[in-house]
Amino acid sequence: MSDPPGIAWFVVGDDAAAVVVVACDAEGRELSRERVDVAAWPDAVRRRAADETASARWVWSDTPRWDDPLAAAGVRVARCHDLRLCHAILRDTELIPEAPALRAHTEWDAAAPVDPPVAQALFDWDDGAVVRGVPHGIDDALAEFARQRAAIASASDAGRLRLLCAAESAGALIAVELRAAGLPWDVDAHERLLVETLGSRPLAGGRPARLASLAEDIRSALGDPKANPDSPPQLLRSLHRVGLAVESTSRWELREVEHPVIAPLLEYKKLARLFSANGWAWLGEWVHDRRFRPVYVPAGVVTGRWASSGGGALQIPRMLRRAVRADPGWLLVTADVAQLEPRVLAAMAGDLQLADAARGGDLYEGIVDAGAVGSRAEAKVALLGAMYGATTGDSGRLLPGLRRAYPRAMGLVDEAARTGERGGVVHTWLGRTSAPPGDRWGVVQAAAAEPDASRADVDRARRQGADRGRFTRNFVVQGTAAEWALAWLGDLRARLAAFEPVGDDEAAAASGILFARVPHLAFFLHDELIVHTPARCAEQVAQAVQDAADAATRLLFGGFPLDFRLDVKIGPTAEKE
DNA sequence: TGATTGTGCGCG
DNA sequence: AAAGCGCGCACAATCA
Repeated sequence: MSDPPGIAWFVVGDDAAAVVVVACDAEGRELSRERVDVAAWPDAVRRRAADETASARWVWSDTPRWDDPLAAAGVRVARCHDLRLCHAILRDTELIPEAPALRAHTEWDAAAPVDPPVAQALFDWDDGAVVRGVPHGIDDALAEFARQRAAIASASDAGRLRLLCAAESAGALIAVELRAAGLPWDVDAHERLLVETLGSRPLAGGRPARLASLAEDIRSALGDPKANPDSPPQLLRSLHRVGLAVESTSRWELREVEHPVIAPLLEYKKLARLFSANGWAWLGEWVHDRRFRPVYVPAGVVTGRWASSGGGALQIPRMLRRAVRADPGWLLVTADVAQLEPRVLAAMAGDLQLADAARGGDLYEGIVDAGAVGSRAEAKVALLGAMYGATTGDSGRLLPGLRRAYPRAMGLVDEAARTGERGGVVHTWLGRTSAPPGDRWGVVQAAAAEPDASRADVDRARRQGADRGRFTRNFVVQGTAAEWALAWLGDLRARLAAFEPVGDDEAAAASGILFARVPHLAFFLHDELIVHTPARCAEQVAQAVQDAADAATRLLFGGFPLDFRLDVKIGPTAEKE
């Protein structure tokens, strides 16, 4: 069937054993309705993606639930509206003065469903196998969508919330596609690295050769044949026995001590970490068919940053980057933003002096040139301290200089901290709002306000207030940086979609596999992304990455005179430096 | 025995 | 080198 003109939204949901697609105009009025078989869902989307209704936005309960089958079938939608993610934003935002009606609909409050990353489960539509938190029925979707549209319309700045919902939803699509594409992984290179650094692979349950010999060195240096470097309490006792006055076994404390055991112990800790976190077991569990496929969890962090689940995608050690390798004939375009959060702070605060410091490329050098601090290292620690709420040490000492030079930027984070200390909430540039303090917060503060409050009560309340102030201080910057990154990703996704598929491999084309012939996002981590691209497109992709960053900056901050500098590299691996 | 908590360290 | 934000994961210790 052909769709009537004027379609702005396709709202989808279940109805008995079928999927219902409801086409709506820009005001949300229903124009047409179609029922399709569950198995025909990807085809129903594919049909519409080809015609003029491709600009419409798909509205659905939860992106993985609807988009996983699309990704598997090689179908991509241009835009969506994720009701679950947008519900969370609109429910809490400060930009809507009256409590919106959707706050009563707690069935939409479900957290991101965390599925075991079992391939079959991803495509299982039976709720018996996959527990999804939110409702998926078509009537639920239509009703919630109406509530969300009303909520946005009632906002003090509807434009920002629309932008945030669009960016959040684009991120949800990208998260599904990142997993579908996977990060190209060179298993041989990884295994070579393991053997070079750890020694040969243990046969059964034991330590790799080099780790075992280091453990022996540690035991002999301690004169303790039973010392166990894997157990912090036991190790601490062993260290005490040889007269080392340390309070923990952490690296930073051990580094300060002089003793023959320290060198092998620090080396052991480093290698043991590689062995347990990214050793052979990790490789066997997480890398299949030359791809590492973590589960990305959009908005999984309170600030709106993404979290990940499985495989530790947020913590791939730098030394393993050489194992990230493009397919033959393909390249990786790796890009990260230089000093994203300080730049975001400058733009939010409208701090022209700080923006000026960023102009040369290295924002920290710019701060030195401005005379606010003496060295690049100082500039970095001072600025991080300002955004994290440091009070002591080098960072605390350098803050006054920073405050004098950049009163607007510092004023913004200081004000966010004061609001948090009072128990208030703060919001990001686009309106994502921090959750209010929990019940315990009020109890503790009230106890400290009593006339007969003890010293301990007062201290606890003050400490709690300070903790919360540091959280809200950082929330506004980290959360807005996450918004910039979403805008960057979303814009880039659209640019990559415009690339012509390369090659004429009919088998690849017919297989329907997403991304087999086009540049695609392969990794994302807060301020960094990797695109896997046919080699011949790499330069164009690098340009698209830069253009997307510029577009994101304009989208969020309009004409504010600040550019977000990228470090873009093209190569067969994702190694930095 | 299995579930929870704490430690340490990787990432931004 | 750890002060000061946000995470996930592995392992050992501890609790039930």
